[in-house]
Amino acid sequence: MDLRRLELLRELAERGSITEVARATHRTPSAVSQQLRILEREAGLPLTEKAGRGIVLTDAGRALARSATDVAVAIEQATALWDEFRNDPTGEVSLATFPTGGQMLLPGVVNRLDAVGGLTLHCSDRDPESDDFPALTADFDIVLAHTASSAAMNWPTTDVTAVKLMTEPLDIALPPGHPLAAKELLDPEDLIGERWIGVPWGYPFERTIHDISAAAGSPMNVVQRFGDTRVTEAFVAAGLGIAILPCYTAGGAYRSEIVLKNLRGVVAERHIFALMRPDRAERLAVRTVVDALRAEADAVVAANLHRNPPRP
Amino acid sequence: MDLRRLELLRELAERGSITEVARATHRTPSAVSQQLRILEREAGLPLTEKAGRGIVLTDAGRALARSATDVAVAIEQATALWDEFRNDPTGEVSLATFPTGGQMLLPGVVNRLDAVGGLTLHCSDRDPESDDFPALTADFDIVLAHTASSAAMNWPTTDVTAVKLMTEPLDIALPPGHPLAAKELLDPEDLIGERWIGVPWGYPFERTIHDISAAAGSPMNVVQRFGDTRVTEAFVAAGLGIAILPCYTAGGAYRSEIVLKNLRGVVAERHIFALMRPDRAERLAVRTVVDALRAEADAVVAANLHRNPPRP
DNA sequence: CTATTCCTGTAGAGTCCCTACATGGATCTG
DNA sequence: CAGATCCATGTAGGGACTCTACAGGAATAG
Repeated sequence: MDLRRLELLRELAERGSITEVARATHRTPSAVSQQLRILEREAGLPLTEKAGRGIVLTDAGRALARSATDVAVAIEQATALWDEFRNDPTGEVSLATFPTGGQMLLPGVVNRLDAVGGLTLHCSDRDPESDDFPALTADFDIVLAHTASSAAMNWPTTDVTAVKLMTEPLDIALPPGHPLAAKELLDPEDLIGERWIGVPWGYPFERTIHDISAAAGSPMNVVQRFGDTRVTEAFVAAGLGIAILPCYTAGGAYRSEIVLKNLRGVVAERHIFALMRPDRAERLAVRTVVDALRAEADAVVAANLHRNPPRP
Repeated sequence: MDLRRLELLRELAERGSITEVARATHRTPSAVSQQLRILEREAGLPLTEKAGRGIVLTDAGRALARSATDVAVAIEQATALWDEFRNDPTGEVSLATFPTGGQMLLPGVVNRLDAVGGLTLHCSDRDPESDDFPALTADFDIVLAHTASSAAMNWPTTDVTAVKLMTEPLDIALPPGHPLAAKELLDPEDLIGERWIGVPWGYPFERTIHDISAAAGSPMNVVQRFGDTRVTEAFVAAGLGIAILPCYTAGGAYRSEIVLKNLRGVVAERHIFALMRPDRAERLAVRTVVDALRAEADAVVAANLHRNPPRP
C-alpha cells in the first residue's frame, strides 16, 4: 500500500473535491482520480460515492483517511528526529493569524527566530469573519486563532493539534472623559444604557457582551459593529461609544485617547491558540516556531502584569 | 523522504549486512547499496561506516532505523483498519516455534483457524540451541519462545512485541518404579543423589535445576544432557535417571512409562510467549493467529487443571 | 599469494505516475 | 428547454525512478 495515495485520500477528506485536491497538490484532477481509484481497488471496498456532480467519502474512506494522519505523524516524527541529529531546524514555515494576534505576537516571534537563524517564517493574516480557521491548517503549518470559550477549545481536536499560547483579558474601552473612567473596576450594572461599539455576528467578543448583559439583567445597546479593532478604537476615542477590547493589543494609535478598565463579575477573556495539523506539528522547524510563539506570549503577559494583575 | 528506503535501513539494522538485506528483500546488493546511499544523502549525515569488509550503522543510523519501526507500525495499523472494514483477516502468517511449544499448541491453533477460514498459517520449528529467537522475528511474523525467568521477559522489548501465552509448570519425571513415585509432592531434598537427565547449557530448564540444588543445599548430578525431550523421556522411561519436564507436554509415546510429580519449595515453571516485530503485530491476520494461540493456551491450561492445580 | 566475501559503480530495461486531451453526467441560467 | 459550466473519469504518451546484470576495489581467510 502506497503512502502517497493515502495522503491523497486525506487531502480529499479535508478539501472535499478531487479538483481541490489536485489544485492543492499541484496535479491534474485526472492524476488524483486515477490514484484514488487504485487505492480503492487495493482496499477492496468503495471509499467514495457520487454526490451531485462531486463525490463524498464513505465511512470506510473517512476512517482510512484518519489513519493516514497517524502514518503522517510517525513519518514527521522520524523526519524531526534526523533534523535533531543535524541540530538544524531549517526550513520554511507558513503561518496564518487573526489580525490582533499577529500584531501582538509576530514581530517579537520573528525577532526571536532571526536570532536563531536558518529558518524562514512566512506570515499572513486572515479575516476571522470569512475564514474557517481550523480548516486553514490544510494550507498553513500554523494557524493562530482565538476563542472566548474558556473550556477546552472547540476545535475539532482529533484532526487538529491545538497549543495554548495565552489568555488575554478583555477590558472595557472608554473615552478619557467618560464618567466611568473615574472608577477603578467596572461592574456589569455600570454599563447599562451605554452605547456599544460591538463586533460582527459570530465574533468571539459577541459572547462576552452577551454575558455582560445577562449579568446586568438588561440588554446592551449595540449601535455599531466592526471587525477591525482600529475602527472600534477610533469610535471610542471619538466618544461615540464604549467597547470591549483585548487589553494587550488595545490602544495602538489611540493609546492616549482611550482608557481601559477591568471588568468584574463576568469572565471576560479570550484564549489564543496555535492550531496545526498533527503531522505538521511534529516538524522540528514548526516546533521551533511554536516555542517562540509561547515564549513571546509569556513575555507579553509578563510585560502587562502591572497593568492587569491576574483576576480571581 | 521515502518509506521503502527507511525500511531498508531498518532491515540493515536487524541483519547487519547489505548482502543479508538484499537476500531477505529479494534484491541485489547493488540495489540496496544505491538506495542507502540516496537515503544518506537525503539525511545529510553519515548513516553507516565501514567496518572490515562490511559496514555498521552509526548512532544516527540506528536512531533513524528505530523511528522506521514507528512508521511501519502506523502503516500496519492503517492496513489492519481497512482489513477490519472488510472483516477479512486474509493472508499468510509465518510462525516459528520451539519444539515442545509447537507440539502442545499448534495442532489446536490450526484447527481453530481452519474453522475461521481464509487464513493460512505456515509453521516451522527451530532449534533453541542454535537460534536466537528474538532475532527470528525478522524472518517470521510470530515466534514462539519460552523462558524460565518469571519476571518481565528478557526479550529486547523496544524492538520486539511480546504477548504472554501461558505459564507451564515444570514437573519431575520419574520412572514408574522409582521410590519417590509414591510421594504426592517432592521436596528439593528428595532429589539429592539422583541421576539427572539435564538439558544443554543455556537452556531455560538449566536454571531450574540450579535452583533445586540451591534449595537442597547440594549440587545435582547431571549425567546426560539432551535438547530434545523425547530423548530425555526415553532415558527416564528406561530408568536411567530423572528429569525436569514441562508438564503439559511431557509424556508423549512414554506417557505410561513416566510418572510426573509436582515439586514444592522451588519456582519451577516456564513462560511461553509469542514474539513479533511491532509492525507485524498490528496486522489483522497476525492478531487473529495470536488470539487463537492464547485461546488454545488457555484451553491447554484448563484441560490440565485437574492434574496440576495452581501452586501457591 | 590466491580465493572469498562484501560493498559500490555503471548502463540499460521495466514499471509507475503524471500531463494533455477528450468524454459523460449533473447543475445552473437565460 | 438549450447552452454554459463544473466535476469526475477515461486514454495515450512521456519522464522519472528503481531494479538487474556485470565489473571493479578493498579487506580477510587459508
